[in-house]
Amino acid sequence: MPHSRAETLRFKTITVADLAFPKREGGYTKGHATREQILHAALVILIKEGYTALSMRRVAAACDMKLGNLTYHFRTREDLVRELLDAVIRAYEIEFEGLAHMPGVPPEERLAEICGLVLEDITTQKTTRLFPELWALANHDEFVFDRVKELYARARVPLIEIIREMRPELTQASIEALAVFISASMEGMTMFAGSDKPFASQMPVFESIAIQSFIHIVRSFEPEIGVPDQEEKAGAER
Amino acid sequence: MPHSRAETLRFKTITVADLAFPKREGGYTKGHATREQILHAALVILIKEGYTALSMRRVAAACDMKLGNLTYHFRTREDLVRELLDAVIRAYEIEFEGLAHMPGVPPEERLAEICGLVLEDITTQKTTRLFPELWALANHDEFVFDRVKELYARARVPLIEIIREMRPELTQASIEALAVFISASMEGMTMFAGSDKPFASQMPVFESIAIQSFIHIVRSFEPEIGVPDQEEKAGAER
DNA sequence: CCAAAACTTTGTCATGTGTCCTAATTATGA
DNA sequence: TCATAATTAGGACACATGACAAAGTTTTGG
Repeated sequence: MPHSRAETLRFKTITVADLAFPKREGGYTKGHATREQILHAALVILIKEGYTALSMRRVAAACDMKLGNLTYHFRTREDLVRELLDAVIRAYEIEFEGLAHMPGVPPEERLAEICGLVLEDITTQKTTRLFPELWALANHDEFVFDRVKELYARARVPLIEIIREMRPELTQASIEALAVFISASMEGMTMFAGSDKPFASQMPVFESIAIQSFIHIVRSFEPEIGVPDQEEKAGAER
Repeated sequence: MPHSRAETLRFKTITVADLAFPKREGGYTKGHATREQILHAALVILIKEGYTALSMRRVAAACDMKLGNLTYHFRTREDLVRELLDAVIRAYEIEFEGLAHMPGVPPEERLAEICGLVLEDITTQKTTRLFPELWALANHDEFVFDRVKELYARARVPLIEIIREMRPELTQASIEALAVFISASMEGMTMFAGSDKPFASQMPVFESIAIQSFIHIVRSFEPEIGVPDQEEKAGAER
């Protein structure tokens, strides 16, 4: 069960469940199992070989089943891809739900904890390989775009809570901007310190830098004075 | 000439040249022009429609030429993709060369300037759409992996110079780690404030946050005690 | 001007792809 | 149990793809 680990995450390693399957009505239990087998095989192919290799025949072969059977469970490739991405994104969302509340722990510590968990997850091969595919797909596929947007919105919830606790006087817009910046900073580590990336071994250093940096910017950030939504900055040289 | 813009970038908006074509021996001038036309059309397709749409026939059609002619200039699709990615990455590298030196300007200001330029470039559709494709491809293609690694190594050069000037007592490993973190933080903005992304309109706020945050972390960073700061150069292996 | 080299067209080939259809086989519940 | 629904297999279709070959056409340099 994907939830079971969430309660024990304090200062511990968690592993995001691979897939969160939506409830299904009807059909035999065997059919459900086959669907899960298909989606799992598809995820492995996506991670190990990339989106281009994710063909119906390739998935069917990985499941040791005939193509006709695969198309029975997923009539089109688009159906398969959508359900796969939805299931894998949902699994991440479920993890973030368990991240929200840590009562009694000071906000700085909770921020550090979240950073540690996110950055550690980024070092896994699954996350390192899956998210760039999602980002690329989101540029040309509205479904993926919306789904990824929703995922990150949920990922910001605990960050926003923490930031608001640290800086209750800030506007919601400023708090959100800080949360987006922190989230983006961590995501950016994927290409540099993710699995098999050039600086993978130094993720602990980056984690230390990130936590120091994030705590300070949250504590010290002051929104620009003057017109709230204009580009022009004080820098004279621009 | 792709070089011509590099000299005028001081405190100004720059536009990364689309492609930097390698020198070629032999052939007629028409052949060279055709090659450039092909690569440019391929880039547009990659950006507008994604890597999957980048087929030989699609490129040929966009160039108003027959498939056989395309395969004359690029015998295989892999040749075409490699040369395309190499040319587009080289164009970014050329821009970073011009970024290195700004004598007489304090390092904080130079850091702010670089952040401004990088983040502005990220808001362009070309960069927003191209880089996620590169990141995804790098996970399964060693050529792209190495080429992207090289690009970011060059992008770090001016950052490393600035950080060393601000913190000359830090080890090379610490300086590099800070540079990687800053670079990663900015790259991560692609998915949130890039072209057509949910927070695109707020890039100026993120820029302000980023500059404040980066300057502070460079000024205040202290390597972890107990873990001796490694003398070896960072990030060597795959 | 004119051969030779470079370029372009035209057509073909084998292969991989997504989708659909029909017939067998299996599992379920009344 | 056994009729029915769910699942699997097998085959076929139309189409897109990358690669190639063999002709034409254009450009260039001597």
